[in-house]
Amino acid sequence: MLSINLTSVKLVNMRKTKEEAQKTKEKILTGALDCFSEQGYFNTSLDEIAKRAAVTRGAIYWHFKNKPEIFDALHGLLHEPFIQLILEDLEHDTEEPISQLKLLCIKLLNNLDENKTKTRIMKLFFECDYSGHLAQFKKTHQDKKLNSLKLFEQYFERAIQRKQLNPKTDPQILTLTLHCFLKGLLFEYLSGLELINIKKDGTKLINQFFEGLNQCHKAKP
Amino acid sequence: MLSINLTSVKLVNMRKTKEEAQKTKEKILTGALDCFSEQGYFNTSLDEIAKRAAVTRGAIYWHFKNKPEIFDALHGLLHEPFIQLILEDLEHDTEEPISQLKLLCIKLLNNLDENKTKTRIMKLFFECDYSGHLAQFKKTHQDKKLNSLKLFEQYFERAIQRKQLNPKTDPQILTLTLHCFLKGLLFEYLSGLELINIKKDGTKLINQFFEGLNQCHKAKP
DNA sequence: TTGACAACATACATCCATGTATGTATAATT
DNA sequence: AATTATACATACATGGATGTATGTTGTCAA
Repeated sequence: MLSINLTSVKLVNMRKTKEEAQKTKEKILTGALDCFSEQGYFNTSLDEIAKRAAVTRGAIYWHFKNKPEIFDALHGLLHEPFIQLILEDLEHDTEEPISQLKLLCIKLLNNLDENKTKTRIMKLFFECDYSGHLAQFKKTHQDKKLNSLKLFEQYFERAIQRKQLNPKTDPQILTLTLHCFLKGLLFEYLSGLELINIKKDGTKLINQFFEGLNQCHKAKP
Repeated sequence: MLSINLTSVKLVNMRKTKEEAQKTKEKILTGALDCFSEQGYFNTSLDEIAKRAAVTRGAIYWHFKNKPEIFDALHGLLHEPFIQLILEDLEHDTEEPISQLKLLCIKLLNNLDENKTKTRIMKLFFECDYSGHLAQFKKTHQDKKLNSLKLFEQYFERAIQRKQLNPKTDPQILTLTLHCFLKGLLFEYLSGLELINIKKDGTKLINQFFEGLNQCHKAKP
């Protein structure tokens, strides 16, 4: 005669406290980031995320509407502290805004390099294509990016006020040039190729950019 | 009694000549590019590509092994003429290699801006994440990129030979700096934001980069 | 203390994309 | 002229992902 020991049946389905719920939400986010980093956004199913976070898809659908919402949540995790760092730096009004900006750039790079989670999130947003279900976030995320651009512009405006810039130079073009350089630098750094080592070359590259190439001609005999 | 007029049955299934087959292959590629540009690589099915190219999935599976192979074929279409342009330019050994390089950059940008197909293919490869089934091409495509980087380096080496560069400057860092800037510039240009207008600002941005930011300090009273 | 609801787990239905197998008519080959 | 391989179209089988509906249990508020 078969007997089943009912006490051995796992009762997995018990409600968690608010704090525990918050923890599972975070577990889902880090699990999602793990998956996205390894296989890309479009190649990970909600089931894989669930397994990585040691929950079920039910938990995911409880905390998030769908996969795109997880994507957006990760974006917020990266962008807000980033903006904060620039805003704090802008509070100091030094005598040489451009040198200050140079130091900020180096600081931002090192800050990114030291935080693996930030690196992975940023990599995610550099590589993803905002198409299909992600299209809804394209504009929002780009607007946020534009805001950080506007922040950089303030350094150049201060430099103009202090007459440290040639009046001919266009601050908009300056900001764009810097933005393009930083973007490309990050893109290359995040690409997975070991082409750029921030610890080793980060400062050199920033310095080289701020010095420009024409400078070199001065070495002519 | 039912009668079927057999003469009215479309005989769609007729073999094409070699040239016609080549044309359908091209139709598939342009159809795929259309779809990828609009909805992204991962969000387009082979069926959508087939419809866009006015063929069936059968035709696609005849000409290509699968979707990743289409992706790779598009890459070849962009990269080869690009390399060719640089190689041709390198054949001219002018007296000011850095100015020559500057002009080449401007030329490359304008060349890209004038060819919508090239723009769309490049956009595709900037935005895609080489994960999942595309992982197999990551290394190959990156190696090709590294080769073009090596080509840029030659301009700086020539400048060194002509003693037009400060001996302190590291040509590797120079190449990397330029590469990062161009990459970021293209990235921003291709991002879909109208932040960068090549016709209007392309030359300005390149010039600004080659002049550098430190130059501006010379305007101090 | 007792509903009511939160926080999930489980089960189910549906759809869609992929790959392959098969059919077929014509161009190329002999 | 007969044969064969090409250049597809069509049909089928499969799996996997999504979303939703429903079940379960503990928590918290009244």
